Amino acid sequence: MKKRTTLADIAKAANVSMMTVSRVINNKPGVTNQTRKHILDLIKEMEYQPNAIARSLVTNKTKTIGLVVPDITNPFFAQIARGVEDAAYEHEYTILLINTNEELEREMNALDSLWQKDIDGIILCSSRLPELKLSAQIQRFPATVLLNREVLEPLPNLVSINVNDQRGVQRAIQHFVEIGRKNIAFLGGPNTSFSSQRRFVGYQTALKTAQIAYDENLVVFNQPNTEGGYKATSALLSKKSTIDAIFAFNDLMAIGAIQACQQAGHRVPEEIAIIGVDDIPLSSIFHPRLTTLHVNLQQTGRLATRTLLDIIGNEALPATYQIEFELITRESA
Amino acid sequence: MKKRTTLADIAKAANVSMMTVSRVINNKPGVTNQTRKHILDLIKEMEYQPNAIARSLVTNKTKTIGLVVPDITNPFFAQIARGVEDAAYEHEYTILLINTNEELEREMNALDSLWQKDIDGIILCSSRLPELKLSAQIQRFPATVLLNREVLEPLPNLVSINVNDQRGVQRAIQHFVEIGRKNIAFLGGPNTSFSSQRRFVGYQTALKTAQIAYDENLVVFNQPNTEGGYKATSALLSKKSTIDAIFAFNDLMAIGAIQACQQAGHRVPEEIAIIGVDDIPLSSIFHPRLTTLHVNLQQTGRLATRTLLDIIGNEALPATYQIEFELITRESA
DNA sequence: TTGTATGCGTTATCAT
DNA sequence: ATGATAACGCATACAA
Repeated sequence: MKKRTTLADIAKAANVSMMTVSRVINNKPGVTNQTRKHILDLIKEMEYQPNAIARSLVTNKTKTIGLVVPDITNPFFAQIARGVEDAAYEHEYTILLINTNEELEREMNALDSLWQKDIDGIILCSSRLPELKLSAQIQRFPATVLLNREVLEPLPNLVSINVNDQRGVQRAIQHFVEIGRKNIAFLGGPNTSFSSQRRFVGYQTALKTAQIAYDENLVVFNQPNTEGGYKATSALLSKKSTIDAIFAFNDLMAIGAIQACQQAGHRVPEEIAIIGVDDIPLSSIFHPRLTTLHVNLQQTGRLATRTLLDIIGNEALPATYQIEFELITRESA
Repeated sequence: MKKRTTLADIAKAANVSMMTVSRVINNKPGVTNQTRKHILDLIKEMEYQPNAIARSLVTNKTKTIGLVVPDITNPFFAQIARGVEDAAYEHEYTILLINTNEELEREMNALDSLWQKDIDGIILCSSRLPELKLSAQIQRFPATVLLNREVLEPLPNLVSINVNDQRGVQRAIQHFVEIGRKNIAFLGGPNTSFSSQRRFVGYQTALKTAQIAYDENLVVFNQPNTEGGYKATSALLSKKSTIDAIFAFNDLMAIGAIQACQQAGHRVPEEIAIIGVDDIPLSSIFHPRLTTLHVNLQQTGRLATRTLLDIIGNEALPATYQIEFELITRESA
């Protein structure tokens, strides 16, 4: 590992001052084409690449944004991360990725370490921080985009992007109603999850709209995976045999629900229709193919970084965006 | 966004020099407990956190490592990334994540931008770079771990970690033989993939060991997804009706293969046994549950960063590690 | 135990 | 059009 070539090296080799080299590198005027070309040649020849650290120290910009997610292993966040990074790459920004594992302490540490690294902004996904701490953190950073989490008071330099859970669920329930279902169960996820809470509200609202009475016996919460879906549905089926539709918190739960139904001798969708959320790859492979609520996560990730860059460039208003679900109708409902 | 508190601010407030503050921050001796406590209090009070950029400029260490993957959306790399980040977090390192999308230019750009940011080391996954460029790149960085890719000449500051594809496949084929299968087909992935190549070699070797003649009509390559598996298997079945076992490049192809078999009227595993690779979540849900080659990816990711940190700390030898697959026997074989 | 001077590699500012 | 100097925030080396 040889020593880095520096601005000074180039300047010496070209018999000019560091400043003219700097001007060339940053495409700034004030240098003749002749010397510019000469310097450019030397830069190639000596394989010079600017030291971003030194540059950041003086410009106060790092061309780096922090991406904080609960778990990159979750396809939901992986998709978002991909979109975030793609857009960042196009603007020559780079991503610092941190998993919080849904632990408060780790999230705080993440934010601290990002702050120390002087990043230009953060994209914070599904933050579990209490309102006060969250808004305090946000105010430390030059720019932040909140994904899947809102904050009560509007803050400058903040925009939050949320998937419209309520409307999504309402669309699903409406679909159930349209195909003649009346006893619609709700399989909720972890109650620490804001999405789960919002979807529950959407469920209740949609029932009201459809003039169907709310029955708490039709609501169960469990883990957001196939096992949770299976257990929840089994429990449901044992106390309520009239169920003809199930809305599940996500596709994995929906698949667990299907398995539970089939095992209990109910055909899907003929006797019990089922709708999930996420449109994971599996949902178009599994049989019966899953009807599900879909949102283009990668595109959402792109939107997040574009928005963040807008904030950084002072071209954004404090706001909150709502992304709409699309109902993908396949076989299960 | 208020201005950052700096070392100088604390020094002034404490009526000491910046150095004693610096000593306190870095837990270095040479300061009385009294003044240390006083300074510590001020640091808390004024919410001082060191500026990592400035620190890096002088120490030449960034406490940051670069993680380059083809696509974080691929669960394979997501798992690895999680392990990498977890271990990094434990050592107070931070991860710069870059996707290459399997494009050479993007991989080169990734490496350049990481180099400019002066990171302490890189973990490079499934690099597509030609030998020469790759080894040139590696020599620029203080430390590098190669995942799923080898380089011919050993380099100082480099260790590569590979999953032992050959041995894994051999184990799978051996299993087929043990359950009495003789006409074993091979479903390969993209031929740009080193793993696919190595698995093909493993397949041929295993056949030789089992004294089964190699038949090129039993080998097909296709895309590494369900569709590819389906197409490849359909093609296979139409020209070879005696097939009684299929080894697939990955679980998705294996699932496509199962669907093709069933559609052609062959029962799995009774008539055709199938083994995949990766042990994706789906493989234990799909019916018949998939027999597959498994490796703990998250643990592998952890190993990668631990190894990288060893190299950085000059406590590692140039080497290549081989991680062994484990055959998870479920229903499909 | 504490402090001073210097430098890391770059850009900003003000000269020439 | 080009250059000299200071500054970014910190740590290293050496003094006191």
